[in-house]
Amino acid sequence: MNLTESIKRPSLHEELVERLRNLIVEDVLKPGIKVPEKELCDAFGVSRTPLREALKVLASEGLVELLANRGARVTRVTLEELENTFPVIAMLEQLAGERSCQNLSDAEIAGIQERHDAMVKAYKARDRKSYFQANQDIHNALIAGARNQILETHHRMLAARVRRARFMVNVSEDRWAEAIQEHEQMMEKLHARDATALGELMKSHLMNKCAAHVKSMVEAADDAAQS
Amino acid sequence: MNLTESIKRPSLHEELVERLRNLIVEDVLKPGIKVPEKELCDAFGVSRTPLREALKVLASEGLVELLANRGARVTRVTLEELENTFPVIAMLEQLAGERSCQNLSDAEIAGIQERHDAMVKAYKARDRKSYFQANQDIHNALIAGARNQILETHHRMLAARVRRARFMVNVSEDRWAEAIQEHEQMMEKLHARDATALGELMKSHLMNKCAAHVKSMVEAADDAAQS
DNA sequence: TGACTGAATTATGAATTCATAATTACACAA
DNA sequence: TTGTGTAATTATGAATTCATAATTCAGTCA
Repeated sequence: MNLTESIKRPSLHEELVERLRNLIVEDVLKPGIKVPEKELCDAFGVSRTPLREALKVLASEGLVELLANRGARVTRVTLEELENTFPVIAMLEQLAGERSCQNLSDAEIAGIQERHDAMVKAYKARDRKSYFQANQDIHNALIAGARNQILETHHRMLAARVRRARFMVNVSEDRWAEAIQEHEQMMEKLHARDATALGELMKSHLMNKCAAHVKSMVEAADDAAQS
Repeated sequence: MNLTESIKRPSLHEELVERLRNLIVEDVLKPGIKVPEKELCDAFGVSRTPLREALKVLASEGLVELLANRGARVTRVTLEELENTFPVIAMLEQLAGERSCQNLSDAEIAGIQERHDAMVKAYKARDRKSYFQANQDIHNALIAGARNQILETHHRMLAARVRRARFMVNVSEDRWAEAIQEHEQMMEKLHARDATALGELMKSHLMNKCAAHVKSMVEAADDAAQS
């Protein structure tokens, strides 16, 4: 038991980074909008100092951009950003897949299988919200299985940027079915503890997801141009 | 040409992040030492506000750790950190190698060859400083060749953490020769524009470097325990 | 002498203040 | 009406101030 943990009271700025990050990732703070410090201060009931510290950290993560003397704005999720971010995440997940095969206990794998079953169930019920949550749980568990704090931190930063894209895209029915297939294969290799195969699968799974997102965004842009 | 760039005057906290990061990476601010805000403020001639903002950012990059109500300290480079960081960098460099083969112009490749020749020359002269600089230039050029800002940013963050380790290790003569060999092969594949091969080579090059560092650190620890 | 207590000092977390850059509002001219 | 220039307002960057937690150090007592 870690005794220091129980006393730990996160500082204001840490708390703010956490909450602001969630607001951005959950699309409450919309991309492109200015983030007036005053409003946020009032909303959170803190002074500008810790809030600005938090904004600096979020800027270094790429969730907001700081314009000199003109405050912060939530960064837009651009096509270019998606095309750049997904391949990097794909490499990290490949590594995670390899290591997870070596590190995860049978019990942990059983837990992931459980989430996988829940995900398939949500897919059949077309319950996007539950599906998304289960999917995220699975990926996070496989990342955690690498037992690598650095990998985990950077994956979280990158995933946060990309996760926002789900509010912009309409993944096709076909791609959804395909993703389920890919996850089935991943579970197979995980049970077989085939590290190389799972790594490759996770990498290509992410690259396919990237292609689907890009396709969907391009189509959305075309539609917008047409109207 | 980007017109906004020319006007850009970095804010104090950006400047401070940059300078502090350099001080840490260059081992001027030694791992483990406390970093009293007052001293740094006096040294840089700024008030505590921008300095603390900079520390928050550096903490999110893992170069310093913030202890509640007890200030910041430069993080130690641990064996575990190296073993976690190198594989992640290796994955990023694999991706960079693949993409660089596709993206770099002949002129850019010629420029890298030039740095490579300089590196070999420095190796033969046993000029560690020049060798290190040329080596870093080559890796940075190959990362830049991926034309991926996300990849570049995360690579820079990870490389900063690991770069500090060079002050702790004494790489063996054998490993040094081996590293040169690996770089020769990399150049070969780069000229041939064999993306997959260069990616694999860069990945294994990094993993070998990791093994060498770990070996050296373990030996250093053993020596310390003996005396 | 050495360990403990508690006041004094110091350093940090956060709020406030100040200076300045950016934005807005508005008057006036074309 | 539209555009331009200037004053007023607002928001930000940075310094300063304030409150509190941590540390230091002196003094006491065993």
